[in-house]
Amino acid sequence: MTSSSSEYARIVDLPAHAGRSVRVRGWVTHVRSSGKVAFVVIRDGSGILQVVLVKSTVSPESWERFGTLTQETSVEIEGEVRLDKRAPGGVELGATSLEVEGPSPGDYPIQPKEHGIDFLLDHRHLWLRSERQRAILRVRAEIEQAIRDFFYERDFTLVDTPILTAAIGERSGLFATEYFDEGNAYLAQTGQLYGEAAAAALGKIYCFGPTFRAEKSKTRRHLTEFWMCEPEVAFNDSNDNMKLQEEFISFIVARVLERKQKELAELERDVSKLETVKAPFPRIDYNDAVKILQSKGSEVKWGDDLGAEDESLLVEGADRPVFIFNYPKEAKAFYMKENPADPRTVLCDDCLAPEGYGEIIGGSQREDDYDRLLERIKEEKLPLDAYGWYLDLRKYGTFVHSGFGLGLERTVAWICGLPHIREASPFPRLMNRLRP
RNA sequence: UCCCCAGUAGCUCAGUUGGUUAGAGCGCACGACUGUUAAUCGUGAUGUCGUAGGUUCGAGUCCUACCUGGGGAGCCA
Repeated sequence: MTSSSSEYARIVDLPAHAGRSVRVRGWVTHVRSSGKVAFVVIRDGSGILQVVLVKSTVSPESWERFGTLTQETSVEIEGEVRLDKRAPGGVELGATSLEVEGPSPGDYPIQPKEHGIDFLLDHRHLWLRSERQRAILRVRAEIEQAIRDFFYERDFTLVDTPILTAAIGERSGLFATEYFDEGNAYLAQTGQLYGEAAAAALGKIYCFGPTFRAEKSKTRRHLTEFWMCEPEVAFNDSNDNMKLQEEFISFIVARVLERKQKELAELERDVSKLETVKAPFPRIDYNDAVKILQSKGSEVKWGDDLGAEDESLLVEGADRPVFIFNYPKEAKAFYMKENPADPRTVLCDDCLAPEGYGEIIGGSQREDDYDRLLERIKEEKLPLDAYGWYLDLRKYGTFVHSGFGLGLERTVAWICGLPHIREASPFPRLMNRLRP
């Protein structure tokens, strides 16, 4: 430790300290030397700083320590803050002393060059330190904050739903674990059913937390663990639901554009593709979607669910997300409300992001008729005893209600323009990847 | 579960119709250089060619199986 009286400063704050002596702590990202002048680039989480060491103006010990610096050595450097056009960012530190906090052996795996994805995921704990990954994490955090602010401003109550559940929810794969004398517990695939219970208590609620799908999916859109935000609103019908969704997404995008320009630039995101994301979004009835697809040469028939390729065709050329609504009953979950105008379909919507990112929201009005819901549970051969409490919500003062689930990582991937969802999560869980 | 592709140095990759001693760049080590921007220049070290069989005088190269990974389908957010 140096015994100087200089104050510690974060790199981001350095312009305000111009002309003064400060101490900065961080990790070495880069070292360059030209004999008697050396450059050390360090990162402290707030920014990146070029430090200049001149042999004649630092102690021999400091100069010698410079020679030991390798990528990711953690250091404490004291020096004078200077505004200099030659420095990246316009500010640099003229070092007067350099101390090594924690050495790094010089075999740091992640170099300033291209790596394969497998290698990077194996080193995810270190990959996070690179500039691009830091930008993604900051945008993700901003999106999460925007989600909370959006609902807080609209007087929704945050309700945390359980992660350990009995078999309930959707049909796709479940992660099971033993649970005392109760048989198997399953990791939650959705908080929605609990959200419906809470909506009858609080009117407007949302849950936001991790959710789990044991599907053996190997695509750029799937994780086995992901975060989902699920609002549920009493007395909202399907149209109200879509209106809430388009306002929600527009709010999130506007917030990121307002506060995370630097990160979007680092990610080389074409922000003109985000600036057009404003409510209202186009709405395409499923019947029309099938006709459009057939006219574009798709083999799709009425009654089929829409595949990834179909979704891309429908969103082709759109400058904002697109709703496809009222799908055939067979293609959707048991809890969705039958469409009174066409009982072959249910009142629901998928919100498809542009630029090929696909479904970021699935939403629906919920079946509020006790008998019809019971019938649907039986049709799907779901364990009736697990759904008794869910039917109670229709037994005691049933109510029109609707809600949706927004996939956080898919939203992050779209807004950041990422080629694969795994970069949208700090430690992504895939079917063949549980570590780091 | 199905379809396609790939495994060669720490990393990214090249390696001809099968041919004798296995290649480059980056990184790393040592050296030179007083303003570098992924600095530059010189010198040097580094390999179970995914695994196991097979064909052949000879296999990184051809064949079979397996393993691992990537992309896609399905499922969905």
